Amino acid sequence: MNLTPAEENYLKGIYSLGVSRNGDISTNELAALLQTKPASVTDMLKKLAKKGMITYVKYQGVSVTTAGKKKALEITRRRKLWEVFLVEKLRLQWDELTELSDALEHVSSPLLLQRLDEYLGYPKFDPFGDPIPNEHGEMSENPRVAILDLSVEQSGKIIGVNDNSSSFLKYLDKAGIYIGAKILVLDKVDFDGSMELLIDNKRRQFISKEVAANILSMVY
Amino acid sequence: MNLTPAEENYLKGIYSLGVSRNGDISTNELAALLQTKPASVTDMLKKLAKKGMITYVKYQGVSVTTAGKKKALEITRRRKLWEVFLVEKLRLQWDELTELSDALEHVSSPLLLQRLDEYLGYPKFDPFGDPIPNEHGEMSENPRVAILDLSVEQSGKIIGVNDNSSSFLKYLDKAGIYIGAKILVLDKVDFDGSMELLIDNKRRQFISKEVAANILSMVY
DNA sequence: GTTTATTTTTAGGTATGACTAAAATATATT
DNA sequence: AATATATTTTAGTCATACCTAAAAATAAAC
Ligand SMILES: [Mn+2]
Ligand SMILES: [Mn+2]
Ligand SMILES: [Mn+2]
Ligand SMILES: [Mn+2]
Repeated sequence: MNLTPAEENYLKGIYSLGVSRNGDISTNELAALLQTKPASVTDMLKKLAKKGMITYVKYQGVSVTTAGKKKALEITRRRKLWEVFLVEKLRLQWDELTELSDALEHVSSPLLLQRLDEYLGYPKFDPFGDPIPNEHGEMSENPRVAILDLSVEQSGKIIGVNDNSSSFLKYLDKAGIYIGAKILVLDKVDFDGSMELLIDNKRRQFISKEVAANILSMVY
Repeated sequence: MNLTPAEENYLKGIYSLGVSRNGDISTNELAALLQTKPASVTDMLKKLAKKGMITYVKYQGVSVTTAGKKKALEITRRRKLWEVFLVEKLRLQWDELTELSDALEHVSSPLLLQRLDEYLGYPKFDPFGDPIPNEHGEMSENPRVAILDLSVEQSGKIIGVNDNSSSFLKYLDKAGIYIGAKILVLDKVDFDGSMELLIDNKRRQFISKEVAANILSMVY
């Protein structure tokens, strides 16, 4: 069954709310996530149910079917592969991705996806460190770890932050730390938990324990 | 003024029909090109006229305004840059492009376009040998030439054909001649106009005068 | 210059995907 | 258990982008 871009957006939302939860998804939750009104959500739930993508009983919430989960993973795969392309090849930044991948995730051609995957070297994680489903919907474990937990001599790639405040992001910018940067732990100070990093094989940077706890990385 | 994807498709159609013609474009022509009905075209012409993209007088045909031309060239630029990406980077073939570029041409972000252009090495021609407008809408001259007109020792890239019959395309396939192939003219026979080519620096291939007249190339 | 044929427009309708306001249902509170 | 509150659905509307059928305008034939 083929879905419109709007239907894909809703299905993706239902799936993503569902993964970290036992029970069903509520209409209001979905409306908040998708920035629409509850009445619009109800309309769409009927369509998705008719297409066999979700299980929906009036007033009782919603969850994805097996077919819906498969489709949601496919959309997610498309999105994340484009995100890898945008970051790795076009050098776009974290905050420049959302709008573009919201559009590109709906460009669906099996051949294109297969070639893009090959071209990118079959990446297993998106630029945020989240796993990319393969053609069968299978994903690797997420090795995301705060750099505070890295040992001396370990290296990794910056994939995200726990703190999105502009003061923190501004500090990171000043310190030369950005999404995608390669880091190597040169030293850890027992006394205060501070660390010395080597960024992109050239810049040395000291960071406090507080900062290190708020930067996430993928270990190589 | 911002356009919807449908409006962009119509504008592109009006512009492309207009370039190789003095007079105005007719409703029926556009309907045929866009595979819609004349009544739908009329609806859209009103919208595009209101948005200042075209000059439209009832029953009198339509032409693009200065603003419309600028927008049409921008859409064309987006499309052709994506086409270069699909062919050069993802190795898609001629006939696999249309559907994808029809969708990708509407993904419009100045930053994305700028980065894509840079990433592709600021290409001046699309995979078919047609010029790509730059950010200002300016284009290079099209150096498309039948390989029959190449001299011995000249080399170029195959960019199209004059004959789309399946018998011809089948022959080309058998002869190892495809869109994007690099060719070098090894010999030309005065007697019958036949040629010997070197394809991709490895394969030697004889072709008749008739075949050579129907293959288009870009000279390096 | 009428008549005929073709082109183009209008009128009115459908499907999608939004919305507001009101009704229905479910959940909390006392 | 009754009432109040919050959630969800329905009813009805709107814009976009299509469509068919009929009317209007233009172009071609006689
Ligand atoms: Mn989307
Ligand atoms: Mn298009
Ligand atoms: Mn109408
Ligand atoms: Mn309704």
